[in-house]
Amino acid sequence: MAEKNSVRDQIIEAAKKRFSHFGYAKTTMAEVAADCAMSPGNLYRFFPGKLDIAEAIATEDYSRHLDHLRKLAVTPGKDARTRLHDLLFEELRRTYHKLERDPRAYEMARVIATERPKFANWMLENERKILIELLDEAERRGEFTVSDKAYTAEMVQSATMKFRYPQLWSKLTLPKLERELEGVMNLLIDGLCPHKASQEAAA
Amino acid sequence: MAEKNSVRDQIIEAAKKRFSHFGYAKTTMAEVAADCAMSPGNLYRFFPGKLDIAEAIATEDYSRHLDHLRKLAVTPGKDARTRLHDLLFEELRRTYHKLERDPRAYEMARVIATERPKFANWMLENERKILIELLDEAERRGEFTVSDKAYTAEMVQSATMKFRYPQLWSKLTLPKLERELEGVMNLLIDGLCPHKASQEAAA
DNA sequence: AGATTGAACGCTTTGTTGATTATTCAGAAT
DNA sequence: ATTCTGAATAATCAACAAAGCGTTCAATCT
Repeated sequence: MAEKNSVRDQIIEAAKKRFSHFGYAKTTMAEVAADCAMSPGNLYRFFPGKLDIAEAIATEDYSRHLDHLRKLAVTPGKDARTRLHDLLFEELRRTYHKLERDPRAYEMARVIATERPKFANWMLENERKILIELLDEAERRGEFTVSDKAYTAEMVQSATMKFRYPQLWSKLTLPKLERELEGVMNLLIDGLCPHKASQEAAA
Repeated sequence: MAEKNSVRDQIIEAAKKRFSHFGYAKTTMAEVAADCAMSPGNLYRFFPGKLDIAEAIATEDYSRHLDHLRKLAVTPGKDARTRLHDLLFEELRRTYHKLERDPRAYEMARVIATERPKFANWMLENERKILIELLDEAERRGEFTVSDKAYTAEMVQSATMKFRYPQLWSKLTLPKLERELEGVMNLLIDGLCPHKASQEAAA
């Protein structure tokens, strides 16, 4: 039992090295198996297929990111606007840098996104839960007014789609993306209609 | 002079038929030339290349659409919210139906978008001008509060990206897209913060 | 002289073949 | 019985040849 898990981890580690070094397409199951001192066939006792190894790696990495986001969403001493800002910006920056830094990550992201569409949905759902919590608390404190939180969270995600996989949808640089996200966020919070309190703290 | 233009139009007509019937890739310059009873080489006196014929067709079609949008944006007797609604929905519906109806349109859209990135920018700019006018008038009437209209228009476009080329970014059906656009639009107008007038007309 | 042609050029796409690779499974090893 | 192997299989990929096409331009026509 504990053995099984350690073998699984060993495979993940070996694959991670290969994938990040040579890319997903250029690493073969035989190579990963050899790194683990086992036959290629044996890999299939631990994973249904090659893609599932990639997915496991992505899941592991993403979980850490998600924890980070959760912390940002509940940081005490910051108002809802700031926390929403931090959340959306962290999301943008992490994806941008990850894809910018190494082309391998880009390749894996593309493969998983096209072959496992459910995975992207799962990520969106996770982040939506965080958003809902944030909205919920913000309303309790009277910072936001939100009737249906789940729905609103979905709409916030919809409006910020462009910043989720930045370089898949545009060739904009990070500063330009940040400027846009800033603007969209302010619009989402303040809206176009005239406000109760136009400015609370100006300095 | 008048002759030159009629030849140009003849080429466009012939190409339009071929493109919509067999697709852009499967149409050859020789065929278009033959349809116009001229040699392939002669086409190049009227267009720099094949892509430019496609672009001319797209421009013609898009101009009509743009006129329609302009009318929607200035329809008298409707408030700004309704006009913004009509504008964004018309944009979504026309693109959706166009790409849904025939796969040829999808092919041409993709080719032009990838080979002529400027074209997509030009479309965005045109629509932004309409948005700016709408915002401008809305502010004069006190319906919206917008300091920098050009910037705000850009942000509205950014937040509604997902609905601009619907089937390039998701596999959602039109009803689902409409539901989302409705939500995003309301969020953009009303914002998350508490409002001056919570509800003006409830029935 | 200006307009038009169509063969020639080089690039891209397509079709084909051979090799690689993910995956399976009958059997060996423990 | 369970764990593992590695040759067999079927699918995918890479390399190359051939064909097709967009584009050009020297020659022809008006």
